[in-house]
Order: sequence, then structure tokens, then C-alpha cells
Amino acid sequence: MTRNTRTPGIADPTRQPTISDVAALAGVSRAAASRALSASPRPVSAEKRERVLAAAAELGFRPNILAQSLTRKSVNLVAVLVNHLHDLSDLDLFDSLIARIQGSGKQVMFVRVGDVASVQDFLRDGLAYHVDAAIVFSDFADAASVREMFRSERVIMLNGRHDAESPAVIADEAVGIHQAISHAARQGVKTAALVTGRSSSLVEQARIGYYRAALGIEGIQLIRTFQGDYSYESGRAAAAALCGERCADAIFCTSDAMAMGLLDVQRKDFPEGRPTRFRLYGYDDLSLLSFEAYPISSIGYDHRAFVDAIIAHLTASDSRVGGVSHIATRFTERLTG
Amino acid sequence: MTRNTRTPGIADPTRQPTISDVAALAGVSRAAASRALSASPRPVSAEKRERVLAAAAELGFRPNILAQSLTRKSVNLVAVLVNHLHDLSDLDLFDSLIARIQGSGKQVMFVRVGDVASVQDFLRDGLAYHVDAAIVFSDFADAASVREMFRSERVIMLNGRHDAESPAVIADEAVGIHQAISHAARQGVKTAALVTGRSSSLVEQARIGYYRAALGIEGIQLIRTFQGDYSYESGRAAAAALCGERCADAIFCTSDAMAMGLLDVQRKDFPEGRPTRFRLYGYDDLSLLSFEAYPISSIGYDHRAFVDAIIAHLTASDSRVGGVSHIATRFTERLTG
DNA sequence: CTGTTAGCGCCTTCAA
DNA sequence: TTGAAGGCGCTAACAG
Repeated sequence: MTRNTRTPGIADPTRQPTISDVAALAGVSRAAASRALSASPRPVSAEKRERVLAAAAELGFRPNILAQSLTRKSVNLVAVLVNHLHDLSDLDLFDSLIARIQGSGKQVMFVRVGDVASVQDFLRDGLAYHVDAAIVFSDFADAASVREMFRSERVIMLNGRHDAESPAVIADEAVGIHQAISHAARQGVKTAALVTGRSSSLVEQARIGYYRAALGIEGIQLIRTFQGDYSYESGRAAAAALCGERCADAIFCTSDAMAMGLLDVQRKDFPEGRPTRFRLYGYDDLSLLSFEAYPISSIGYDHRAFVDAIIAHLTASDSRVGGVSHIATRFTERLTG
Repeated sequence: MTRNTRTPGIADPTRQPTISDVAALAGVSRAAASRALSASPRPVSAEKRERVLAAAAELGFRPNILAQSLTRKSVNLVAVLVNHLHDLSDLDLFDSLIARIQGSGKQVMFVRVGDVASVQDFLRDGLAYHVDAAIVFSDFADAASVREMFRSERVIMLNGRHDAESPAVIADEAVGIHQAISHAARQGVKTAALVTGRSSSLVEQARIGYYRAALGIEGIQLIRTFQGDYSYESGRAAAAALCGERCADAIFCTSDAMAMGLLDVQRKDFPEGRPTRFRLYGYDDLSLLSFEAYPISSIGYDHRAFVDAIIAHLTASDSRVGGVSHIATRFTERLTG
């Protein structure tokens, strides 16, 4: 029995039909069957193509994409790295990202990288696919590690940890933050408190810097700071620490979740639906803020533009150019501002 | 040049090193290199293993999992099918599911199947991987289609559309629903309104049936019904329709999101933090309900148990047994109940 | 323990 | 246009 030549009648009937089976049934060579089944136009006589297609249909043949990719050098798989799912500041963003990736004919491999250790585990255990591209939300991975992890040059960094070789998409946070703070200044805010996330993240460090700079420019005094971790619970903790005696005129939170926690602690004090002793500003512009319970003024960016930029890098012809796309942010006023 | 034998010095240096390169550098056969690199213990002399490992490290060798899977007949890939991401009634569930799957050494392929048409597209275009298993949340896919789509016998159905050949995990909704309704009865509720989702879903049809049955048993009269689509917006619409003149003593929503929308519309009428003219019951027990703004009594299940059941099916030795695992649901009382 | 050999399923030269 | 042959990267079976 020669290579890849089988007698379908004798072989295991539960086995998935391969292109060899199709070729045999159609009475053509494997190469001819491959050409007939190919999406791109290849030289096959119309009559043979017909026979091959009929045979494939009869057998219920479906190509093994993994085997294809072995020769094609492209698996049509994109890895998406996140810390945890909770980090997805907005599911809408994610949903449209996945839809767009699938729309481009690729599938999405979802990789949850909870901490630095698991990045190392991945590298050590070699349990990473050779994917076409990787999109990195997770804080815990730098561009070089991800390139090595997935053996891919096309690594799109969204966490600020890009380098010269990998493209990145980053939100231009300074603009929106300045808009929010100058809005506060116009409302007569003189003193402010800042609730931050883990300062280990580069993104967060930069964000804090923008707040401080804008407050300085607008002549608002930063009288207190509280370090949280982006979570709702840490926002509640911040309320206890900041909303006592000398409460600032405005409290800026570097995540909406924290602002929500803070708001909930204060909720009983304001039947009007918003705090009166201070103004409250969040960050992320979660779609949840359109619910009446959390009318928090916030800073966000256009999700469509963000996804567009990612897709552009994904489909760019030159895979290894390390360009950085900037996405504008904007301030949205709601009841609390 | 014979099969798979290369001279590394001459070959394209940007090419990823293969096991042949490692073997050549270590001065052993490819088979020996494969054995040395294998996770499971295989016969290799300690000295050779040493040399191979050193060579692999020097070259930065990483096995191509896709090529491995071609011979191993297992890709270590699990497909997860969802409608949209919004459908994930709780991200926590999803997060731990993915963590557990990755913990078992498999990766997760995320497939968004927005409608019936895309299921057909998948089948027609053949752009589906031969995965080890598929986990189906999406309403739009039945067991047989998914088995064909992914060429896998191991299809775990969570949408109620399982058949004799595929295992399933389903929440035992009747229990929790009855708990909620008998709780309402004990509070003196005599009349009820029901806000439902799309009744095209089998799960939803069954759910509505449980509500009706339990209301009957407890002697509560169902005086009004409103059809929504599980969304927050449709909950708001329900409020307009149901909370007017002849408002029921209790309103039961088949999703928490709808209950939240309904609550928000009524919010201004109750400074006490909850509606007073009627009791409100949701479904899903979202973690969001632990926030003070939405203290909605709700019905849910133990996420851990649910994930455990899925993983059990995933790792079961007999792939094609179609057992159905039932997960208990329970009622949780909050302010609105 | 070792290396040789024969594939996994597919695609792509390359002569004919 | 066609089919034979070789190879993608890896592992398993088989002699030694």
C-alpha cells in the first residue's frame, strides 16, 4: 500500500474522509482533487472538477485545516491574550473585535494569562501554537515574550509594552483626561482626589501622569490619592477613605468600576440620584453607564476606531513594521460631573 | 538532500528551527530528539537527552503543535460557541471555564455564531478546525451540526439542543423558580406579571413553562405577560407596559438584565432603594446584583458545579456517551423580593 | 536504548 | 491540463 493511497471500502469507516478518498472516488489523482477543491482558480478541467466536487459532497469531505496549514504556512488562527475576562472593560469592544477577526476568515484563540508565571509556563512547556498573529491585552506580557511564545512576528500590543518590532494600538488618554479636568475647572472645582489602579501597569502609570499634569494646568489642587486596583470593591474602599471630613470638590477614578463602587457607598446620601458634595469622574465609558443607576461622567474612546486599527495591523502586508496607532479619547458628561 | 535533512548553516536563518535542526546539532537521530523532548518518559539515554535539551535550548526550538497533532490525532483545541459575548450571563462563569480548560492543557478557540446563517457558512466554507471538543452556548446550533462542523464527537451542549449522541449540561431551572415563587406566595403575593425573552429558544420555552406551573401550584394568578429579549432595554419597555394602573403584586423577569431595566425606570419612585408597589424577581443571579444599585432577588446556579460538569464531560474517557448532567438552581433573596 | 522508515493530510513543484 | 513525487514537522512502529 503506497503512501496516502487507501482503499476506502476496507479502511476504518469511522475515519474522516481525506482528499485521497475523494480522489479515489472521483477517479483522479490527489493533486487534481486538491486543485479542484482549491478556492483560488487552478488548472483543472471542468469535467474533473465536477466529479471531484460530487465525490467530496458524497463523502462529506471537509479539509483538515491543520494539515493545510502545515504546507501553507498559515494557520488562520489569531491568539488574543487577556489577564482575566473581567479586564475587558467593555464586552462590546471584544465582541466586535472577534466578529471582525472571524470576518477576515481567521479564528480566535483565547488565551487567559492570569499572571507572569503563566507566561513563563507557556514558554517553558512549549504549549503555544504557531499562530498567525497575537493581540495582547494582558499586562503580563511584553512584545518579545509573545513573539517567542507564538512564533509570530505579528504581535499587536495594546498594553503599552510594545517595542520597535511590534505594532501597537494605544488610546491617546491625555486628550480625554484633559477634557474632563478642564470641564471640572469650569464648574468651579478647586480641589481633587485621585483613585488609581495598580501602578505596576505602564498604562496606569502614564494615565496617572496625565491626570496630574492636567490638574496642574487647570490650577486644581490634588489633595488626596487612593490606590485601588480598578475593581468595584476598591472603589468602595476609596469612598471610605476619601469622602469623610475634608472631601475634595471632585473625585477622579481611573476606572469606571471604582467610580461605581464609590458611588454606591454614597448612594444613600443623595436621593437626587447623584452625589452633591463632590463631582465624580470615571474612566472607560462603560456601556453600563448608560443605565440610570450609574450616571457617571467618564472618558472613553471610539470602539470602532480601536477595532479598525487592530484589524488594520492584522491585515497589513508588511507584518513586522512596528507602527503605533493612536486612538483619540473623549470626555462624556453625565449627571455626576 | 533527503527528506527532512537540512544543513542548518545553509538554510534560511529566519526559519524556525525544527526538530531536525535540534537532532543535527545534538548529533542524534530525529527520533531520538523527539523522544528526549517528549513530556512522557521515553527510552533515551541520559547523556543523549542532555545533549538534545542543550541543542534545543541553544536553537530556541519550540515544537510545532500543529504538526504534532497531525500524528497524535489530537489538537488540544476546544471550541467554544457563543451567540454574542453579551449572552454570557456572567463573565465569572466564562472566566473560570477558560481557566479550567487551559489548566487541562488545552487551548480555547472562541467562535462567535451570531445567527443560523453563520453556522451554515461554517459548514459550507469548511473553515472549521478539527477540534478535540466543542462546548456550545449558542442557541443557533444543534448537536448534529456542531459535530459535523468540527468533526468532533465530543460536543457538549449547554443550549438544550442536545441529542442522544452528545452530552449536555443543563441547569435544573424548575427548582429555583419554584423556590422564588413560593417565597413570593409566603410574602402574600396574589397576582403576578411575567417578562420573558425570545420564545424561539428552547431553554426559554421551558423556563416559561416552569414559571407558569409554579405560579399555578402556589395559587398566584398570572395577570399579565410581556415579551422582551433578555436585554436591559426590553426590561425598560416592560416597565412601561406593566407598571401602570393594574400593577401585579410581583413581576418575574426571565433575565436579570430585564429586571434591571425595569428597576431603573421605576427608580425615581422609590427613595428607599427598592420598588414598593410590587416585588421584583430576576433570573441569572448576575454578580452585578451584589452592587447596591440592583438589589434584585434572583435565581441562579453554582458556577463551580456547572464548570465542573463541563470539564467532566470534556475529560471523560468515552467521548460519545450522551449523558445529561443536571445542575441545581437556587433562589437568592435580596431587597426587591 | 537506538536509528531507520513510514506515514499523519495536504499542497506544490515538476516533468510530461 | 495532468499525475507522480517530494516535503511541511513530527511521532510511532519496527528492527537492531
